[in-house]
Amino acid sequence: MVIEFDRCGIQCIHEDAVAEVSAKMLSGEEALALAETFKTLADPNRVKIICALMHRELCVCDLAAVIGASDSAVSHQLRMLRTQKLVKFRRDGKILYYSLVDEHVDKLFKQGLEHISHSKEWAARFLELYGY
Amino acid sequence: MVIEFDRCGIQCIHEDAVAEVSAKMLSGEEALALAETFKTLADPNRVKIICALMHRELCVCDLAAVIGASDSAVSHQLRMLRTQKLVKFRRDGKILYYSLVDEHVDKLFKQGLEHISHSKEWAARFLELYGY
DNA sequence: TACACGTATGAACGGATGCTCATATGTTCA
DNA sequence: TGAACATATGAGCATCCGTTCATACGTGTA
Repeated sequence: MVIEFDRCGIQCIHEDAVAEVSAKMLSGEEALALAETFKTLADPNRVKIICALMHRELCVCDLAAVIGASDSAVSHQLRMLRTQKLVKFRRDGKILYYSLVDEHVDKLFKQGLEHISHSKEWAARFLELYGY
Repeated sequence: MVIEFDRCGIQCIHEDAVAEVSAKMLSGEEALALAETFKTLADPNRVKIICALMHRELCVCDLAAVIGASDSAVSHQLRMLRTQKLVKFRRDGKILYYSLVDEHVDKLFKQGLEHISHSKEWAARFLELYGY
């Protein structure tokens, strides 16, 4: 029987740097949760939904009309946005009106635009338009 | 031959709302670009890489040691981060030192944490630790 | 109570994503 | 120049994602 040792051998060059940074690192679970948050905005249709809801609350089929997708597709995306607590809704009869949970979503969206504005001029224009 | 008409039939309830919001909406291409930016942070290992680089510049194998992934996996992820202009590098001999492009990446990361901090207390602690 | 309508949900399918493994590139040093 | 090393890259594969389609749910109205 062969005992495999030296298998933990993660090679690094600067042990001190690795130790220093490791001490302040996110745990796997924490990194996953943060990644989930960004993943929520990592789809063009969800980006459009957030963008639309930054202006005013909208019902599902209006959202579908605005972003050019099927009601069903929008409903699926809204579930994800709800799960990640980016949007909330109120019911009025059989219609559900969706809106952004709070201003942090707005900020997150704009911070993304801010990054893009370094390479795309339309992003800078948008930020002005949206009041940044 | 059948002419399909009424196929543009996007049903909406509030025409005025749809018209108003549509006028301020991101184009498909713009939404895609923004989604790409968020997608860059939508993976736990990339989140960890950014987190690590917020403290100091690191070479590939040190990054691999810190986040607990293979050199190859980290190199693949760094390519994506480079392409999206979140990280840059300098060469010192055969070693490449990676670092964040600017403070916007830092802000984007923290804005994500800010959102999570509503439901997870560790996120709030992290923000304090990182000076927010 | 039955139907219409707005929305939600599950299955299923095609495409995207992230890993590993093998290999290539570029730099240092003997 | 050639070996050693740090990193990059491409192929292949398993998993994940976002859509459509069919169907279910819940509310108002006849």
